[in-house]
Amino acid sequence: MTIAYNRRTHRCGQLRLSNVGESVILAGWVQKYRDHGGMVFIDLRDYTGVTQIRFNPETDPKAHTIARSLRTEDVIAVAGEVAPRGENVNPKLPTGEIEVLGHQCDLLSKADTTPFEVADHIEANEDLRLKYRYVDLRRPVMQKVFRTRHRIGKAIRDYFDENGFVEIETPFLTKSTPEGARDYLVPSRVKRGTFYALPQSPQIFKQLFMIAGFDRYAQIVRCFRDEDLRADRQPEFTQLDMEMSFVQMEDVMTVVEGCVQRIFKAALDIDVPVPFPRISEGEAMERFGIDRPDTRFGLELQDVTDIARRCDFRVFSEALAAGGVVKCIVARGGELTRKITDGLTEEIKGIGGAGLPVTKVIQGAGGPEFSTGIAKFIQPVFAELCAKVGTQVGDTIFFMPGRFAHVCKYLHYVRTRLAQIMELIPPNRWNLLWVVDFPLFVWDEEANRWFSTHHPFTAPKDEDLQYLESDPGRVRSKAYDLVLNGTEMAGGSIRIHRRDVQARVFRVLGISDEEAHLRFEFLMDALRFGAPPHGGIAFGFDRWTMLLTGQESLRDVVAFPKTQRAVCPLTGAPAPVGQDQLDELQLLIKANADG
RNA sequence: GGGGCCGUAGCUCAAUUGGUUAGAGUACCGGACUGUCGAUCCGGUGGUUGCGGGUUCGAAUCCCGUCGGCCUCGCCA
Repeated sequence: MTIAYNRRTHRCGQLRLSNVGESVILAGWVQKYRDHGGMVFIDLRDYTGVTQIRFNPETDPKAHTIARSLRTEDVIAVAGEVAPRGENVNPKLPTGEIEVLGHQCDLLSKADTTPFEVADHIEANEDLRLKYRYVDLRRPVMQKVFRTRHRIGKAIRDYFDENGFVEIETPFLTKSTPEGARDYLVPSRVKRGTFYALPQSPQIFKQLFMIAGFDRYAQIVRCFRDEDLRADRQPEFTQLDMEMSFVQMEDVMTVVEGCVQRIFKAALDIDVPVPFPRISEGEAMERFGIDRPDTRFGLELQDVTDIARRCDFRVFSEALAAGGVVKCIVARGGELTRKITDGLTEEIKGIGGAGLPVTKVIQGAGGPEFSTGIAKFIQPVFAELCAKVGTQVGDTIFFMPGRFAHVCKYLHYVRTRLAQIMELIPPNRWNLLWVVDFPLFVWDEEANRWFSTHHPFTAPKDEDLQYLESDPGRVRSKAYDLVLNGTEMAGGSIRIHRRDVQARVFRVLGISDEEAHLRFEFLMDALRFGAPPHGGIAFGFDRWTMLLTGQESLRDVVAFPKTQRAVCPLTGAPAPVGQDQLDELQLLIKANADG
């Protein structure tokens, strides 16, 4: 008679001393076997943990014979009795005080040698892990990640449900929109020469839900962007997308703060305080050089343009003459070696910078003075500079002259690297903050035109509406980004709900009335028929999961992710299709890349 | 598209810098062993050194090309 594996009495991580004497049925994977010739021990694993099974040749010879043949990752069912381990308790296992005396053992599925070990701390190549992802996902750490991911999703759905939000699905086969990322396209079979685009986000649809009177909408939804991949970027990713009617910025932010509290509770059982601090985009750039600052450590940027103006240092004066600024970062303490500062300089050059002027404050013969690097150029302004940036003996100062945007870029890099090198980032800190007052538009030198900082449907601040045509760069938006430890976790805005304002914004963006009509006719139409004021936000769901589970790559929180070349090593996608399929779609593949 | 790192046994790595038969751990196979839990002990199988070409008496090692992986810049409203 075979074991009724469909009638498991417990999971493998459940049994305790209190179960001693019970007859149990367990099933799972063979984690480890220890064959002593007589006694055989099997560690049986499922998603809950591991239980040791003991097979005794004297009392259960048949089961023992089967057990001897078992190897790693075989799938078995075991019927037996829970027994205390007595002297042989294993304190490393939650089930370590007991074992199951295996009276019967069924081999349900024999396993070949797996490409890598099913264990938390493996060092298998990632492409190998992805090719055999079903083996990789057996590892306890991966099980934990995806179960946490599930709990975060459930917490989000529960929260929004309790707050009157409705989840409605939006189409995946939709229309390409101008601006934004490159679209994934799907050819239409029925309508020759036309294409659907997979959505980069359900942005317009959720606005239409508001216009449709749903009042509050939230969806956990897949989005698609055909851009190059990174450790934190996948071509398909999941967003929590939400939208609310008759609200101002504060209303959306308050709802989001409540949601974030629930997420932290679900994932880490941590209570985060609300409301989150706010900072303007301008202040964030000035102090941190980035619009998503990591506030877990200091090393803030300081402006020394005025002092630099009085230095006889060509690098400074050239930058200033070109309308630039000079800012600096002070690294406290004397542990920064020449090797470190030279290394940083090289890294800055590696990301396009000209260099990284540096100096140190040391105790000289006649008191504190600058030493090494650009010391001789700035020694004349020693007193002013030290007073302004508050340096002490032992500090290292990194300077960056140039255009404001470049100074920000490079000093943000220096700041982040210094925090790593100097180990200034405290563990287990979750610094959440809102960044607000973004400019509505950014000027693109190359394209010689304005682009939306967020997207073209973001509402301008009421008081800045008057500058829309005359001085677009001055217009601030009703947008808000949520930042966690220097990573953008969510971004949203109050939307334009008036057709005339939307038309004016399109015009600033250089989207002609004709093109706006072509691309967004349905939105412009919808705005005609009674659009309530509305706004919302979108969360990077994968990114939240990644940070809250402590993973370093988005690939570790996506079940079947793509590699850097957007390939799935498991399925082999993307792959060529048959000529019949191409014919049906009336598509021709060019002979070569240049053709 | 640019820059960097990498590719050797199923897996993780080594190979004295161009030199004899490419090694180790682990996994796997066989044997021994009744309390292990990283079991232990003995023995064994296992290699197109990613692929292609070149230099050389001789290439895992040097050169060229190519494929693949990771990080990164550009890109990502």
